[in-house]
Amino acid sequence: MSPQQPMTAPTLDEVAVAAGVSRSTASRAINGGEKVSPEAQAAVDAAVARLGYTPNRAARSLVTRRTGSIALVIPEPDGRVLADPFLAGTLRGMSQALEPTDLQLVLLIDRPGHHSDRIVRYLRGGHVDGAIIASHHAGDDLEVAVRGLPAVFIGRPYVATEGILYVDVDNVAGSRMAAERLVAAGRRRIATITGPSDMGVAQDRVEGWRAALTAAGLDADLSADGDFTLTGGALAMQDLLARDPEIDGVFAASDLMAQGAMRVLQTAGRSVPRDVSVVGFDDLGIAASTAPALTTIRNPVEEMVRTAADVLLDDLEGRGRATRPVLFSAQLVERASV
Amino acid sequence: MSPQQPMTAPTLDEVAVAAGVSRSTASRAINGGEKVSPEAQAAVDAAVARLGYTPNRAARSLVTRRTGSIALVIPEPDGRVLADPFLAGTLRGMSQALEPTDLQLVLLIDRPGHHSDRIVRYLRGGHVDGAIIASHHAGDDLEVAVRGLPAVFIGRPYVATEGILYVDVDNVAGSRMAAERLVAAGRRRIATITGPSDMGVAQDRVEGWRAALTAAGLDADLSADGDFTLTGGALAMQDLLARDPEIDGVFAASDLMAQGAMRVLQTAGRSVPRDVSVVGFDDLGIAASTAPALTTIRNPVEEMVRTAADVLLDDLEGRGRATRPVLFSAQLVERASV
DNA sequence: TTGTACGCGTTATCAC
DNA sequence: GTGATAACGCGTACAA
Repeated sequence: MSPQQPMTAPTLDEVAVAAGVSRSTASRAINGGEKVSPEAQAAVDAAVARLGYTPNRAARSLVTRRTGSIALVIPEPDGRVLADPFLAGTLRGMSQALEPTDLQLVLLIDRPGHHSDRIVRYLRGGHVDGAIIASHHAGDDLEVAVRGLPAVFIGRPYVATEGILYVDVDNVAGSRMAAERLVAAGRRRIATITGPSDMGVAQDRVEGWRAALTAAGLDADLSADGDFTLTGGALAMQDLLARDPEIDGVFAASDLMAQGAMRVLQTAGRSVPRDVSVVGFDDLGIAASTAPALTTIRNPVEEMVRTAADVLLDDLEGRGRATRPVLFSAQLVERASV
Repeated sequence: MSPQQPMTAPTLDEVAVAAGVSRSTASRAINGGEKVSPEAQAAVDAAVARLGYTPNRAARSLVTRRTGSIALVIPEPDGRVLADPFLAGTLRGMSQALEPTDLQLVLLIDRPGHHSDRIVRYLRGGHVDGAIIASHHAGDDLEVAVRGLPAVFIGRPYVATEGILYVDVDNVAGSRMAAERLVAAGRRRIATITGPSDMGVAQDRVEGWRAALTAAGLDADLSADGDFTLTGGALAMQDLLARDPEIDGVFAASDLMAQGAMRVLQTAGRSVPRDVSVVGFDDLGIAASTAPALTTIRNPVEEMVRTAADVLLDDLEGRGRATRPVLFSAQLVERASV
């Protein structure tokens, strides 16, 4: 007879019996092994391996008063643009960061029109030990929702509430580099296509663009909202072109929008980069695959997410709580669109 | 004094006291309300609302012997192509399907080189009530892992084990339509770029292509593996072109690969669709945005995922278990690449 | 219809 | 270093 897999999962008691120790000792041996003799430890380890024991999360949670799971709040990707590199990178980073832990990842996807009520309730309902907020807009109540809950934002929150933790790329410096690159290329009429104005990240990227232009003595009046989507970028480019056909440089606050803008430019008979130079933001894959390939600012999403997770874990484990935001430096990636 | 939020979440006992009933009555009123008087029900409802009571999942799981969460197993997206529309669509569909439930979504992302050991262990460890497997390859042990666990595959499993449930698009019919469209366009030398040969979906798409060509009296010898990635598609196209420069039609088993193939064709001086017609598979966003826009076969990912979730939920709720695969019909989307 | 009592599997407290 | 024992919050027979 081959060893049958029992229908019911092995319990701590069974492990204890198999190891010839008490349940308490078995428990201690399994959790860190403090105050347990080498022999007992070995016996328990063997029993665990032989029985294929896995702690019952529910029972453990009940007594530790921790859920053993942390939330990842992400925005609903735009309905038309299913392929969202930022989302994919975020998931991947979180998954990696949590792998050594036995923490579960609870995905909270924000559906449009729901005012994120559901998410706020969930967060406040004590269902998770902590949260990572991957993107948030003004007025979505997320800062409030995480009050009293260990949380880290990815991307600067819209309002700079005291004590809110976040990791971000240095958007101001990055977009300044982008605009400076356009200036250095001899461009004089430089527009920007922005993200949603109710997002801190989008604000910062406008600011950097404006600073560079002002410093170069250029007008910083050509700005249009592109919503971080492909079609949004295209629409914004059309608008800009109508406002000033003499545009010779464009900084788009995301590569997706830059891609949409380039298409509109090319359709309008402008060659990139001969007539118009374009710089994007993100470098999450599509920048390398556009025609021409896009000069852009690298956004280290996965590193940011892993860092956010580490900060959160430190807080959870009581290893001390970070007190200030973490900023990753931006980096210009030269390609063919300037 | 405004009502202070107590540090500790309200318990069922407190609800019962507040409602003036016993804890069992409160419990019944909350879970479905069988055998409970209207007055008691109203009192409990009021108390729940006033106290902001949320059942403790851990305690509930402990006694119901259900974890209250289901797993979504997805493959690691290719390192270079972070933007995977299939992944995004899958997540979105699952999230929607689970929203009315109080089930949690546990994301199991397959990291390359791990032989999915971790995932198999997790699945067998009794941590979830059921599982949806979004993609799987031959030899990843996932069919074994879900033995005895309610599970639904998205996309036909590599080996057709008896009793394994799955939902899929009719890949054979779809790819046959794709190839027939190329034949109808007058193409005579028609190649295919396939997905990984260890995936059932990829096999089926080759089969449909072959069937259409054979029926038309054409050779079905030009096939190259593209791995479902952009660069994979490009490499495969180079290979095909080297094997036969006279190629005038290409069916790629995914839009991403079709995009890569089109680039290679254009670089090689072939105009699409004047010299070579191209048909893709998926229509998940990128097909509409390539140049020229891609004629393709629609892959109803979100519908499939929602269906898979519904099938799984039916099983979990004991509402009867589906006994056979669900096939969605394929649909040709005409654009400009043929 | 309502209430009482028990057990789910684990960790934590305390004597030993 | 070890082992009883008491919670943790909930669902549910079973008795009333």
